[in-house]
Amino acid sequence: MGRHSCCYKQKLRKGLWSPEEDEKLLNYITNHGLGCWSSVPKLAGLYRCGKSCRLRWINYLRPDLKRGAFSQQEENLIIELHAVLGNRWSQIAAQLPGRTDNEIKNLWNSCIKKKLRQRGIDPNTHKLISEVENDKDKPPIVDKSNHKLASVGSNEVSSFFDPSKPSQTSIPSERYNPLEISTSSKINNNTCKSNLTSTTATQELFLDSIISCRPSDMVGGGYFSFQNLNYGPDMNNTSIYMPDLNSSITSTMLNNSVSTSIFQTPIHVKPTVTLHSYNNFNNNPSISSGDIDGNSNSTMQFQNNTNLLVNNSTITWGTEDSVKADKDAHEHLPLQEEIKWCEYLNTPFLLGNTVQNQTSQPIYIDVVKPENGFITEESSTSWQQHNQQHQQAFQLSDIYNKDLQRFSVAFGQTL
DNA sequence: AACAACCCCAACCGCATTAGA
DNA sequence: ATCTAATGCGGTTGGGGTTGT
Repeated sequence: MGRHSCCYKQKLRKGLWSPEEDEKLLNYITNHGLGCWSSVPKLAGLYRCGKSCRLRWINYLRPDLKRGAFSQQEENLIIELHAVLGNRWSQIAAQLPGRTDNEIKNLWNSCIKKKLRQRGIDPNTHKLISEVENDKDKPPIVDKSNHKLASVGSNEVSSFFDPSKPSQTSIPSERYNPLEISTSSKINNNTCKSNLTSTTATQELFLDSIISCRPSDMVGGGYFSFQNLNYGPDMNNTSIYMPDLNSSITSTMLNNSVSTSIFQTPIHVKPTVTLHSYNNFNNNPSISSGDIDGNSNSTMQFQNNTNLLVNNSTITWGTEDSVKADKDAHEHLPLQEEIKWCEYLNTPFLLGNTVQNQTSQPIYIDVVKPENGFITEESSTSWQQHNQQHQQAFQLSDIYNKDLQRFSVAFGQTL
């Protein structure tokens, strides 16, 4: 791991960039395009290190940067994404076109944190501060298997596998009142495809945010959201049906494009969904299925080859044999299969109807209203108990790494 | 007006990862 | 397989502006 050699060089300018330096760098990149940063300073006539040039370009000179204050929608989205992603500023920034990770990080540290605290929310855990203080009294759950689950380039990535650290806490949306109205859970058009009615949009957006995380994040959040889903009487306006709320879904199932595709299915298509899942606590693979009317059948399966096959509203993915093969594989699976989860997060999955409606819905408000039947205080509490058990169950297994690989396919077909 | 305290944000630093020799 | 340069990311710092006393 060599450090950038230019860091050792002397006589390089540091500190704020002058307009002349900006102009030189801008001119150079305009004329030559982006290339090797280490050679940019010399070629552009700058007495800076390449790293410094790169940073200046990314954070200031890039033409696609959005200037000015953050909108309320952007702030809400940042909070929502932070709840799922933690301090992964670059990935949060990827969902906010024109904004840089640095900018978002600064906003978070200087502004949003403060706002959340004022609302009694701990910005690290996204829990109520009173709850966080209560948690301090309890001994943390320690499971050494956590640390084997993934490896992602971040100094503090271990926090995602450590129950005592914030990133793995529950999806916090039920904690929030909206700071203000938000127009979309995701601004990035590629990943927010929905033609939902306004009454269901909030739920969908909430789900959309939940599923946009990697397995370890889902240990708390994904299970929670589905265990407690209650879409109310109008099932035709929902786009997912959980046939068996007593069975858990593997975190990867919630975490990848397949799930995304389900949630983003146009509501007039009754998707029939089979969930390749694992029993809550014994880690046994199972298949459960049903359509959104609650009719039990078996229509979606997973295989370890590539194509997602769509037949009417039935999704078929794989064969019984492959599922069994996977079960066997799980039993003998090595502990660690590294996954670049962000590839899944950023993979747009386009179903037939790709028109994005920028719905005008608050991100959080609906999910805290018991009358919506979405999340209630009661269900939240029971989830917390339930979730603790599930965390242990998930942490003891490496299944989702395998699942994630299975889902790392290119989706070419549409409903 | 002078000073201190606070805040914001651009830039740096150090580490991890990636690419390629 | 190993080493090193290059790149990317997140935490931290420090300068400048603003506000309060």
